[in-house]
Amino acid sequence: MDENDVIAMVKLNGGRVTMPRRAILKSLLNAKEHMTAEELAKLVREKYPDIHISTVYRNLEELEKLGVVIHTHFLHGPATYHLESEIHVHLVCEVCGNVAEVPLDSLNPFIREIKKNFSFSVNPKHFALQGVCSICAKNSEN
Amino acid sequence: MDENDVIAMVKLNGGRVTMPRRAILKSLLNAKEHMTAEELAKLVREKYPDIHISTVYRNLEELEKLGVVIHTHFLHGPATYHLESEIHVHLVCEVCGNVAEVPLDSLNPFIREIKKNFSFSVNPKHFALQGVCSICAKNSEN
DNA sequence: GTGCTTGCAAACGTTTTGCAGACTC
DNA sequence: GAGTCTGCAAAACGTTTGCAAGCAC
Repeated sequence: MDENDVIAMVKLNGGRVTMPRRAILKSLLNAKEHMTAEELAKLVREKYPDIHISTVYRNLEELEKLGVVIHTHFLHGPATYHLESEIHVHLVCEVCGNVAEVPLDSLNPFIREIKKNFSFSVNPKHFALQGVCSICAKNSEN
Repeated sequence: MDENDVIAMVKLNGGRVTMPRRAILKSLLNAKEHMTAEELAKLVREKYPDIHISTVYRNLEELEKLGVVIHTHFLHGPATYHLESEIHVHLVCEVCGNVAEVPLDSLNPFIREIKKNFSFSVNPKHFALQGVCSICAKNSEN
């Protein structure tokens, strides 16, 4: 999925191709890491200082509807956005805040187990799984 | 854990026993369900209309420090509070919003699996596990 | 009387919205 | 020219904070 694919989807959806939209999309596709709306806005503004945070939010919302990006909440604070194509589950440490990414597939046994026992299909896209990472677990042993 | 136990803990911690504190605690202990701060404030105000939402937040914060209550975030919207003694994991359906509670222990196999594979101790206290419940899964089969 | 607690108002950080003008098609 | 998109300002939302007065101990 590259820029032109997404632009095509936007058009198909009745959307216009504007400079802010292109700039936001470009930044999003280039910077692979998850980013908050504010961080993305900052990045976009390096080239186009007038692009407003509300425009960033509106474009992210549209891209989310189109299935291009997805947002995830870590512990507290702002949502982070990343490409849907790189979907994965986030393990966020509630002690140090570190975020690990694991492929959704690797959780399949867990997911199956919960489905079997509770008829519930876990799909932790929008919220990270919180817990304690190994480093912090070791540090707190004392 | 009843009202007097908690009051004793508060005192031990250097806290005072005030009317708002008692009222908030009573409402919290009586209404077993998880509640948002706003809902709790509303309940408390039925008897004591002047108790302010900020007092509710401050008391919830203190009770959380004492290990009496715990807060959990569902999909979006305000945090919900419930008694720590009834700790459980929340499975929240992202379609209908329904919240199921399952004992933490029942997730042990899942938790062990993640620990083994990622050296990460999942502890989904503060954020619900999101997914799709069986009813909504059935409805979307069409 | 010390110092914790309260109500109030105001601020906070993140996100959404109403609007008038500007733009794409 | 119809209808989408933008920047701006303001509002919304849930939550936190500073403060002066009030109360528990």
